[in-house]
Formats: sequence, structure tokens, C-alpha cells
Amino acid sequence: MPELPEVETIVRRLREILPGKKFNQVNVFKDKSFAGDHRELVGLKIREVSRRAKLIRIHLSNDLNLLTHLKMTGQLIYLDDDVRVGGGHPSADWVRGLPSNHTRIHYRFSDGSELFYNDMRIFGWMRLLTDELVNDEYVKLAPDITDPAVTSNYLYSIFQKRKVPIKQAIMNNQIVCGIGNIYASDALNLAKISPLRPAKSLSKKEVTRLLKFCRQVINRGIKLGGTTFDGKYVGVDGMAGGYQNELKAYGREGEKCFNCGGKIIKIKLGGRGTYYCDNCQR
DNA sequence: TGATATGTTATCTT
DNA sequence: CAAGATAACATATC
Repeated sequence: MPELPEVETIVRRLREILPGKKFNQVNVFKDKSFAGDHRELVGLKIREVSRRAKLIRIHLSNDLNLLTHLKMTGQLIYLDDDVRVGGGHPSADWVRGLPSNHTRIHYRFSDGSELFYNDMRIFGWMRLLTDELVNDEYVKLAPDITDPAVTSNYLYSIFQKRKVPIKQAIMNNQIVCGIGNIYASDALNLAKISPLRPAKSLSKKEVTRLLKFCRQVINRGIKLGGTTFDGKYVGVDGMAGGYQNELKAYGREGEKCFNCGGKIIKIKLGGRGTYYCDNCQR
């Protein structure tokens, strides 16, 4: 269930390995997981791997791309004999023989190495798209939280028109991309702002503070390689991240707030689990 | 049995 | 048309 830091981690790892690989064979086990004609891939070469929001873009020859969204339970795992690289949803597929029963797409390269796309819940997808179509997708998205175009002025002016709770506002991809449920809870805790506050009620100063901490938690997550909850799979070829050891609010129900010693409580907001300190987050 | 899960998006309503 | 609310997608686990 990757957020931006997890996706960025996967991209950085695959970027070291995939460029230069040539597709020899493609097996699509679940039609819903792949859009386009996968036969077109055979013979194409990988040029580059990049990220925008939580989308992974594998740039190919012929102005084509494999655009991927892992959604909640997607994984990309590269396999070459003893080498296993990638990431995504932490599950036994990390350590199991591949393909696993969650493998939806299997790619084999001309040098014999392989790439597996696993997705338990099948929310995610891979699409074969031209550069132009990728751009069409990108222009629909608000700038990434890592993009300098996201300034406190920019956010403040948008928030003025929104009365949804601030947590939902910062998770809205039409406003800013890349802040998921975990990092939203943590950023709000550090900023000492209640997730329930209507977006329009935030002062300019509060928006500035919130933006600062959003960037901080996302960058910290990237530095640590993302967040991995299932301890069983930590340490497998370095696939697991480390942010789970530094969570400020998410998953800490009943524990002490690091700001004030108050108790972290859990509520449901917009259908998502939301953790915050009732004492210092106002 | 029922609630929950790190994400989007279609659809309906206001 | 814009913003908000809700369900939906499909599966596993506690």
C-alpha cells in the first residue's frame, strides 16, 4: 500500500537495474491489471524509470511507456537469480517463489531476468501508453508535494474555497499530490492542527506550518525507504523501509503524543482511519 | 461475523 | 459548473 515515499523508493531501486533491458516475453494473468496490447512490448527496450505523484513510469523505446499505479496492494519485484529488488505492499510475495498467486503480470527480459507485478486486491494497473497519453494523465494532476510550485500561497488560496476537513484537502490529488493517509496524519500532528478543521479555517500561518511538515514527513519517508508494517518481511533483501519506526500519529492509538504527552485517538474521517492528539492538535 | 486495510474514481446530490 | 458525500473496486487478515 505504497504512498509517495514507497513509490519513490521502488523507482530509485528499479532505475538502477531496468534501463537497457529488452522485453522478450510478457504474460498477463489478469486482464484487468493491464490496459493495452501487451504483445507490442516484445522487443522494446527500457530507457528510464521515473515517478509523478504515485505513478511509476517505465519509459520505453518507440515513445511508449508502461505507466503503473500500485494502489493499495501492488508490488513490483525484479528477479535475477539471487537478486530480488523492488517493493510495494508488504506481503509474503516478497519472499515467496515467483510467480505467486497474486502475480498479475510477468515480464521476462532478453537476459533472462524477470519483473513481476503482484496485486492482491487488483485495484492497481499497468497501462501501455504513448508519451502523449502519459502527458494527458499528468496534466490532470495537481503538482507533487515535492514540487516547489506548491507554496503556502498556492495552498491557502485553494483552501479558502474548501470546507472539507483539512486532512481530506491535503490528500486530494486535485489540490496537491503525494500525501497519503499515513503521512497526512503525521504531518498534522507535527503541525498541531486538527484533521477535522475545515480547510478554509486555516490561517496563512497554519498553512505555512502544515506545508513545512508535509514536506518534512515525505522527505523523511523517502530517506528511510518508506513505511513497512509487517515485521515478518522486514529485512528481506532490503525491501522494507524504516519510517514505521518514526511514526508520529498513524497507528499509535492510545499511545502518548510526542508533542504534549496527550493521548493519540483514532477516528474515521472520509472513510479513512485518522489518528491525532485531541489535546495539542487544534 | 464484521471491521479494517499505506488509493483513487464514478456517480449522485447539493 | 464546482464541491461534497458516498459507494465501489476485490481480497486477505484480525
